[in-house]
Parts: sequence; structure tokens; C-alpha cells
Amino acid sequence: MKRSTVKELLRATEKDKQVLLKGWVRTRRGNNQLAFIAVNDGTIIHNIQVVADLASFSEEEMKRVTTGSSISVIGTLVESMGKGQNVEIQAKEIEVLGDSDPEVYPLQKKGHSFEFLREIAHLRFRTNTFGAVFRIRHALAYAIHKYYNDKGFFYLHTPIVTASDAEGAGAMFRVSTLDPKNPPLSKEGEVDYSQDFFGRPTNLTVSGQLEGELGALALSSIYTFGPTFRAENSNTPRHVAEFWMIEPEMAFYDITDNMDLAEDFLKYLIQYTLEHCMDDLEFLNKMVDKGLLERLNFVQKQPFERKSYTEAVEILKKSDKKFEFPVKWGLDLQAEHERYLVEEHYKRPVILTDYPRDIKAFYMKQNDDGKTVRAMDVLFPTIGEIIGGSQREEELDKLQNRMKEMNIPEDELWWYLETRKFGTVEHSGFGLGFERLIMFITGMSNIRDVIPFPRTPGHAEF
RNA sequence: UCCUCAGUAGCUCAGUUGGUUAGAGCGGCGGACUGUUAAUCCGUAGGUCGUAGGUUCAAGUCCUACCUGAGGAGCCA
Repeated sequence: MKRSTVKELLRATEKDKQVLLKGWVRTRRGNNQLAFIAVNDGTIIHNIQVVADLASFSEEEMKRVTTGSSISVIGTLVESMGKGQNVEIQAKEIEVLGDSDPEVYPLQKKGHSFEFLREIAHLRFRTNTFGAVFRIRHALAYAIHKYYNDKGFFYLHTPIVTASDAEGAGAMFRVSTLDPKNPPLSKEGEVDYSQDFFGRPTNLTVSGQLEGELGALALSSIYTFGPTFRAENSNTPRHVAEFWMIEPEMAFYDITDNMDLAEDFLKYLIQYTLEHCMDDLEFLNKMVDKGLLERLNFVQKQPFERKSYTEAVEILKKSDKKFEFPVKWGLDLQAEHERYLVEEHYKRPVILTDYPRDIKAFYMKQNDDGKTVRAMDVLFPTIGEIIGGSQREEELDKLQNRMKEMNIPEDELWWYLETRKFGTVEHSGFGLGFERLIMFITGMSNIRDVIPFPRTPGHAEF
């Protein structure tokens, strides 16, 4: 007999049919005549109830049906006689596939703290919350590819190992095969990386953007979707050392086209999840974040507010709110400022543009005022900046001047500069942190709980 | 990295101004119960109080250092 998943069984229209089920025991209840076994196989958040008449099963075998054990059940799918579920399986045969010693199995029927579950990240997939989160994570990954594929974008694989650390997006992890105890030294006593695997110092990538631009300036529209790495000693619920980022890059797009794409993209992803993951979202809305569905629907429907950095600073100055950090043109906005704009002033997502050039990266398109650049940040409720992007500087001399001012060596980025030398065009792009997106869509408040095996300072266990 | 808070049973926590043998709920185990829904009821085992020093007649409780975790900040996505 072919195995049916819990998802298939719960949605089956045909009843009183012989079925084969395999899964893990979540809970077991009962009396001296009947056992009610809640079985989950991860295909859907709900369990299916298996009913076993104890008279027809050996006591030995039933004793092994404990929380966490895996079982195979043959029985009849019937309408449930009890309340609480529509269908259940009247078991004819139950086989324990894998025992689970209840003395030591760490998951119990009651809820656990996320902190505790993080310590058993290898087993936390078996909980309702993490099942929901990782099913949604999958759905979003698929939706991202679908969105860009349908729009004619090409998925470009930018390198994980890179030689340049010119972007300055953060501290990097060194990649080396040299013997750390006895590295080759130059005459000056420095480590001689010319003898290293790549013949030069290399690192894990902090962003695929610069390579992404190379692709866009030939293929028109590309996107990257892959892991990135930051060796920052950040200890916050919003930072991990290894995270996934989506970076679209589009030739012939100006900053407005860029904003339009970012807004449409985010709304599409929310809509996709609402359409395909409602079971999981309803669970999270009930158990994790009571305002989740309302917030998702709201963001999905509202137009994002678009304002310049300068206008935002004026609003913050005029507000009665007392901020811990000063508001002054030229200073970067703090988390408290962004939160005020989104959650209290506009009460909707906000896109801020035209930031002072001194607080932004070298590659951003310089405005004619000589003070600002065509940057855009998308700010979301609860999580703050979810997208950062810009129109890129396509004029060679302006780009070179800016690099000089910021002490970025030209010879390391000669290949980047050549795209401005040969057939340069207006282009734009942005970066979306995948985990930050998942946090927003699931209502989870710690980034370590939306990535299967989080990498943070001091933590690489699993 | 800085600031704040926390660390007591497998899990979640209580433990009074320092004062006898350290408590509960859940989970586990044993039993009862004719359809349970985080089942219920009865019983039972389970703890070097994060680690190391110190103060004191006496420390889970006070002090110091360290370790671990969480939250806030910075960096950012």
C-alpha cells in the first residue's frame, strides 16, 4: 500500500478507506480500552488522530508507542466520533519503526521556551512552531524564484569566496588553507598570501552586489539568492553571522523603478504566504504573535509612504517624542527614529530616499546637490530596515572620485570600473535579508529562530 | 564590543529581613478510568541551587571574578 501523508489524509474526500500512515507520535491519551495517538509527519501543521482499540493490540507493542517514537499505521480513515477533529484513523495494525525513550526524549507535550529549543536545534523541527516557520521559509524561497522568473530576471550565482573586501559591508571571515601554526612569511615578516590557495587573501562574501551589477549590465535583470557572511561581533535578535540575502540588480532602472520593484516584490511575497501557508500563519497568529495576520494584511494593502531623508529629519525634529539619540541632518537615523516614522507617524511601511552621501556606500548614484545619494531604505514595522538599495553611480569619473575620497583602492575593483568604461548605463538594485523577511512574515522575534542552524558568535554546534 | 537583567529538578518557575531535612506545576514512572483533545484522578522517583573564591556561628539568599543565556545599543540585512 502506498503511504499517505497527514496532509493528504486530512484533506481526503473519500472516507472508509484503507490507508497507510507513517509519522512521529506527538501525544498519546486514552483510557483502559482505547488509545488516542496524535501523529504528525511534518507535511502540515495538524496532527491526525489514530485510534487503537487496546484489546486488539499486544501490550508490549503499545508500550513502545511513546512521545517522539516513529510509527507505521494501517487502518481505516473514518469520520471522527469525537469532537476536535473531522477524521481519524481506526488502526488495524501499528508497527513501531523507531523507539523514543520517554525518560530522555527532551520534547514534551507542553510548550518549551525558544531558548531551550535552540539548544536542541536538531529536534526543534518536530515542534509546531518550528514546523510552521520552516515550511513558510521554504514557501518564501520558492516564491522569490517564481516572482523573478515570471518577471524575466535571471538567477545569477555570485561567488561565496571573494578576494575583494572593498564594499565595506562588515568584517569578513578569512578563507585560507595555510597552516595557522606555521604560515609562510614574507621578508617583512607578514603572512605571505601569495602562497595561499588562491594566491591572494580571500574571504567569505558579504554581498553579491558588485558581481550582480556585472551580470545586470549584460543580462538586463538578474537576482542573487544565497548565503552571505559577516564576522561582526553582533549579539542581537536581528543579527547572525551567516544569513541569506536576495539581491536583484536591474539595468535601465532608476531609483523610482527600484522602489516600485521593492514594494511590489514585498507585497507579492506576503500575498503568496497568505495564499499558500494559511494553516501555519493561523497557528503563529494564535501562539506567537496575536497581531500577525492583521499586520500582514495591512502591509499588503497599504501603499508604502515614500519620503526623502531630509523630510524625515524634519518630521522627527517637529515631533514631541523624546529620542535618546539626536536628530540632525547628516547623522544616520537610529532604530528609534525609524520605528517612530513607521509605527507612530505614518503607521505604514516607509521608503526613505536621498540620504547624505557621507553615511552611504561609495557606489551609490550622486545627486546634483552634491550632498545626497540616490539611496533607498524600506522600513517595516517591528523589524525596521528590511531592504536597503540604491541607484548605482554609472558615471566613471564620479565613481572614481568617490572611491578616492573614501580610500577604496581602484586596482582591487578594476573589473567593476570597466563596466562604467564600456557601455555604461543607468542601473539600480537592492538587498533583502531573507531571515528578516521571515521574521516579519512569521512574527518570530529572534532571527536565531527562523534559520535552521543559526551561526552567532560562539555558536556553530549543529 | 558596551549597558541591563537572569542562571534553583528533564522543562517552566517560586523560595520572605541570611536561620532546621530546598518547593510547585508540567513531563517521566506505577496505578485507576468505556471517545480522549495541553484528558482527568491517585501514588512515586528526581536537585553538588551556573563555576570558583570570599564575608558570616550560619549562604539558594550578601560580596568579587569568570562562564552561559536573554533584552537594549552599536554595526548592519
